[in-house]
Amino acid sequence: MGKTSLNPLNLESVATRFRILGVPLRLEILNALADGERTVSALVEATGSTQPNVSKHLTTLLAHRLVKREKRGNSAFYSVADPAVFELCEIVCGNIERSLDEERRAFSG
Amino acid sequence: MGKTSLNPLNLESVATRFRILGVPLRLEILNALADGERTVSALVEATGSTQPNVSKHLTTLLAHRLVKREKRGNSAFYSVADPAVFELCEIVCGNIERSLDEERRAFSG
DNA sequence: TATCTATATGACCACATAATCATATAGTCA
DNA sequence: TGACTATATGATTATGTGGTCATATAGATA
Repeated sequence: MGKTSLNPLNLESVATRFRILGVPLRLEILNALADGERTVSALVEATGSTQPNVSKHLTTLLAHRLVKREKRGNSAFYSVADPAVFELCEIVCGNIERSLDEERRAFSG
Repeated sequence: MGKTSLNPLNLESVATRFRILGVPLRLEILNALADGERTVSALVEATGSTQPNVSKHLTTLLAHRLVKREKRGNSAFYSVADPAVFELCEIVCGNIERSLDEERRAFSG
C-alpha cells in the first residue's frame, strides 16, 4: 500500500487527472467550491463565465469524479469530491515559487 | 507564508503546470528521471518513443522548469528540477484510488 | 576535413477540446 | 396548463498541440 510508482497503467489516468486540472476555469470553479457546495448559477457568477460553459466544465469534472452533484429542487449543487486536489494546487504553487526564486537568483546573482 | 490560495494571477500558471503534466509521455520521462539524470537517448529507449518527440517534450519540460539540462560532450543530461512533482503524482494516484474505491462500493453496495 | 553520433528544430498533419450559440430538458409556481 | 427559472446538451468554430518526418546543429573521432 502506498506504493504508487507510475506504472504504465496508472500513467494514463494520472495524466488525465492533470489534464483535467489544466484548465484555468476549472481551477476557478474548484476554488469557488473550496468552502462548500455551490449551484451552477453561483459558479457562473463567481467565475464570470457563461452558463453553458460552466455547466460543461462541471460535467467534465463530474465525469472524472473531481466533484459531486446533488440536485435539489430546480438547482444542482456541486461540491468537491476529494479535498486532496487543493494539496495539489498548494504543491504546484510552491513549485512555481521555487522556480521564480531561481529565476530571480539567476538574474540578480 | 504558505498562503497559496488560488488568486487569478496564480491560476493561469498553476493550470499551465498541470497541463504540462497532463501528457503521458512527459510523465513517463519524469518517471525515468526519478533516480537521476539521463541522456536523451536513454530516455528515448526508456519510453520507446522517437528521438525528436522525446527531445521536444524535454524542451517543453525545460521551458517550464520541470527539468534541468546539462550538456557534457556530445550528450545532454536531463534531470528533475524539483522533486516535488513526484508528490503530485502520489497525491493524484491516491486520489484516483479513492475514486475507484467509491466506484466499486457503488456497484457492490 | 570528412564522418559519425547525439540532439534540436522547423514544417506539417491530425486530433482533441474550450468557448459560443441555440435549444432542449426539467423543475417550480401562478 | 402555461410561464418562468435552472441546468444540460448538441452543433459549430477556433485554437492549441502531440506526433512524425526531414533536416539542421554541434561535438567527437579518424
